[in-house]
Amino acid sequence: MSNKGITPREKSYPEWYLDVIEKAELAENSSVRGCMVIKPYGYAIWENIQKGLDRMIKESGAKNAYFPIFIPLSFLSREADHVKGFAKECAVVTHHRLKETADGKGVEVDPDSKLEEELIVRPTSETIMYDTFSTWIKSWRDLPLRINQWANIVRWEKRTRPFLRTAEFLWQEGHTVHLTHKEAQEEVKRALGMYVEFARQYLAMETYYGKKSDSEKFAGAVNTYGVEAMMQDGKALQFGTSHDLGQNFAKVFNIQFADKDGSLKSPWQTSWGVSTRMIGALVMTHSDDNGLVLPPSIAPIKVVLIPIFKDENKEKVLEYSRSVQKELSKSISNVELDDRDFVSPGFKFNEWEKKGVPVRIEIGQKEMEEGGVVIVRRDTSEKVKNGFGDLTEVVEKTLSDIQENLYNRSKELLISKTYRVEDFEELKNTFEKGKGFVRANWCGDPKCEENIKYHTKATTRCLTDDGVGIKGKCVYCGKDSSEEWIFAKAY
RNA sequence: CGGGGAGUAGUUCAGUUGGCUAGAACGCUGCGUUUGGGACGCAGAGGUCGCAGGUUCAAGUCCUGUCUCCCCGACCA
Repeated sequence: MSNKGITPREKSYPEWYLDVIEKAELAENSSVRGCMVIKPYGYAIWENIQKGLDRMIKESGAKNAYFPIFIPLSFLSREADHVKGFAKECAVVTHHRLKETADGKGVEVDPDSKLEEELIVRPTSETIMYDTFSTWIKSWRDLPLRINQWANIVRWEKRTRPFLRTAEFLWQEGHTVHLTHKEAQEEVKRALGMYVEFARQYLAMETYYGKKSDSEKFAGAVNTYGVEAMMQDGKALQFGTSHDLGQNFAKVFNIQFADKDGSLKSPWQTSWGVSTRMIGALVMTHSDDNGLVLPPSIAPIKVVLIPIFKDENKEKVLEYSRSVQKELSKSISNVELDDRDFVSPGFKFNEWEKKGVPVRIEIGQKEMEEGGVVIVRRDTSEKVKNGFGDLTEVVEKTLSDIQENLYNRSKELLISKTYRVEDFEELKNTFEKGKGFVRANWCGDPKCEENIKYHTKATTRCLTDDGVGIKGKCVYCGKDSSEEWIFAKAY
């Protein structure tokens, strides 16, 4: 799989890439810096992701809510590490009014409308939510509290990249409050596991997941856990995080509850989220040179019917195609019939391939006469002839085969490009030769981590559960270590 | 904020040492022929050459200023 032009580093994107999502370019030479327009087809993918994930989130007992997009500046500065982490990438609202310019040709900010306290556009919602939580939580009976929010957030990154790091993005952020640290820690793991399962079942992706190093952890958290996927070029893409916030935020936002014994205590908190970055992960994981390849469980269109006709048999072929569509639609959602008569079948094949539709069904004179159809799989390009009788069954089976095959491919890639290394020379060689993930012991000293990053551009991704307790020598300094970490170059 | 590059049609770009009415491909519109892997022919629409000054008989082309975008780094999901 050569996978040309799929990485966002490429100067020009393949045309199909932009069918899904495109850079926001507005009139008059201006652009909304680093922002994206998500086109209808891309948004339909996001909606499917939302649907699946939202169900899992609600199963955990969380309820959806919505908090303001604006956060008073003073809120952000309460948690020292948190403000340090986000201070450099905040959009700030300082005024609330415009006025006509002197020449009457436009508008400018009215200096008289300066806000008494600046508002920042949320880069994440911990502070604005937790301030409110402090009024909601009075007693041990109010816990645990589980709130989820689907929202847009803004991070003024120095450098943005389509899909993977946009200035504004959509996400889901879960925030929970618990009686004990143990319960919060369990919640952190549960959320992490939810993302891993979601990736497997819906995105058809296998991942590594586990604790992040101190240098990679969320600003304000005690511990951060992450889900790391491997792209086809061997680089890592973190697409979900789950944070153990300890009592850090509870203390500065005065969240306190009266425990059973009557004493006032600070609760323990978690937060976790995934973003539209997942769409990027999907694109980069499954696509090939012919375009997008979508797992059936999140594909906006699961099956597309392509009637092949000439003027003289157009109505007959269309009629037959409609009957097939009707039959399939009884048990399969989103079966599309492309009955356009102004583009050629070849054009249609190509177009739907670019969009990543999992199953294509071709129906022409031959199929009508033989009473069957031709089924073509997007993932393998395999063509199968099929009679009409058991069509639904065959298509359903094909869809689930595709889902499974894509997952297996992803898993094989992850395993085959993960290398165990013993020393620094080997680590350097591995990253120089081919990209991929490396498992290596690390002593936990941030200096070793930094040196490794400096020399190889690879960073620690996470400490998986099965990496704990593996004895060895630190890959950089050689000291004894009992933790095997995943290292990779990351997006 | 550093280092590169680029602004000409909807898009990607060409435009020589300044010189006639500013071009191509794709896309778009119309008509006809086509239609089993991105069809073809003919006709047509589409431009303040990023913006502002300057040099010149003459500027897309030269000079000055300015704005914007893209790529590479530092920062980050």
